[in-house]
Amino acid sequence: MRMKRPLKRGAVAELLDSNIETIRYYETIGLVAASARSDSGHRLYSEADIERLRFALRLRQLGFALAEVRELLTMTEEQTFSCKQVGEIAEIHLSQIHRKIDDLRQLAMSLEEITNQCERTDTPDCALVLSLKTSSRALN
Amino acid sequence: MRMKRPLKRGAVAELLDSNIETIRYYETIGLVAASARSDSGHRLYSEADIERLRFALRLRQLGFALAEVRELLTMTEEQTFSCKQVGEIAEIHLSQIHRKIDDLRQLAMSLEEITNQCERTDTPDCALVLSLKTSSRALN
DNA sequence: GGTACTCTCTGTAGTAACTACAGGTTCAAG
DNA sequence: CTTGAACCTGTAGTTACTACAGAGAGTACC
Repeated sequence: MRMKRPLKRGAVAELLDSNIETIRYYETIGLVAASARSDSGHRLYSEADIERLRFALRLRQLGFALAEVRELLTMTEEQTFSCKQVGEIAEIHLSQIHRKIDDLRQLAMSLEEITNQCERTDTPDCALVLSLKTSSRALN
Repeated sequence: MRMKRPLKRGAVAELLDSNIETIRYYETIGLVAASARSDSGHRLYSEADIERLRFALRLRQLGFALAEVRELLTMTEEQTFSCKQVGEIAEIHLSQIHRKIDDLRQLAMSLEEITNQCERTDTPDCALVLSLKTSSRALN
């Protein structure tokens, strides 16, 4: 099993379909750093580095906050976690997503109701606008 | 119809159930300002000011960006809008909300699938973690 | 070897929409 | 008159990047 030679930042970004600046950002906040540099200072990412990055980016895709990503990275790398712990973090996150969905659905309903009052005329007497003003008044 | 006397920032915040700092923020970005100040410099909000604020806050509640709020405020106050224009802004926004809901649903599904693999043991051999690493690998 | 073009380096500033704090007036109640 | 709450200003912090400027590497081609 031979060693692949390390990639530079641009290649990693392309491989992981992420932004080149994001990768540097993760380094500055101490999340994932390149484990080596070339003589001239270019970052060199080993396969392990890339795995770490991939894991982090995947968690971000799943909507985890960077603080959670950091926690999960530490836990999985130090092996200081139980399955239960990780499961709980994931479930809390999942319930937050469900709540967000519910909120947005409420929002969509309100907005649909209001939007339906608009008859798309060319005049400035819009029932939609009126409704926004009165419905807001009703709220307070 | 008598004039109510103007409210100060704290009273307005309470009335509109918003944060006192948000109100000042809206002033600094030129969205809604108090139309008067007391001799000692305290902001005084007339009923018109409060209406404007209420409208803005309501739009924010509905998820409009501040740039859109600004636009809608100008349009409705200068009466330089057609019902059609406003309706279109609202509908674009609505479709964005629907897209966000869809995205979150996708996310929830992915995460549920992964979370279900976790058996909540006390050991660090978590199928969830493994799945996160492999599923991320599969993506690239 | 030279030249041109791309890549990478660093530091820093900008984004959205607030929120929080510090250090100093002013107001209102008792 | 005192005391505590509310208000003033300016500024920094939040999240998760993204963008830019100016300078130094790397590389492809002649």
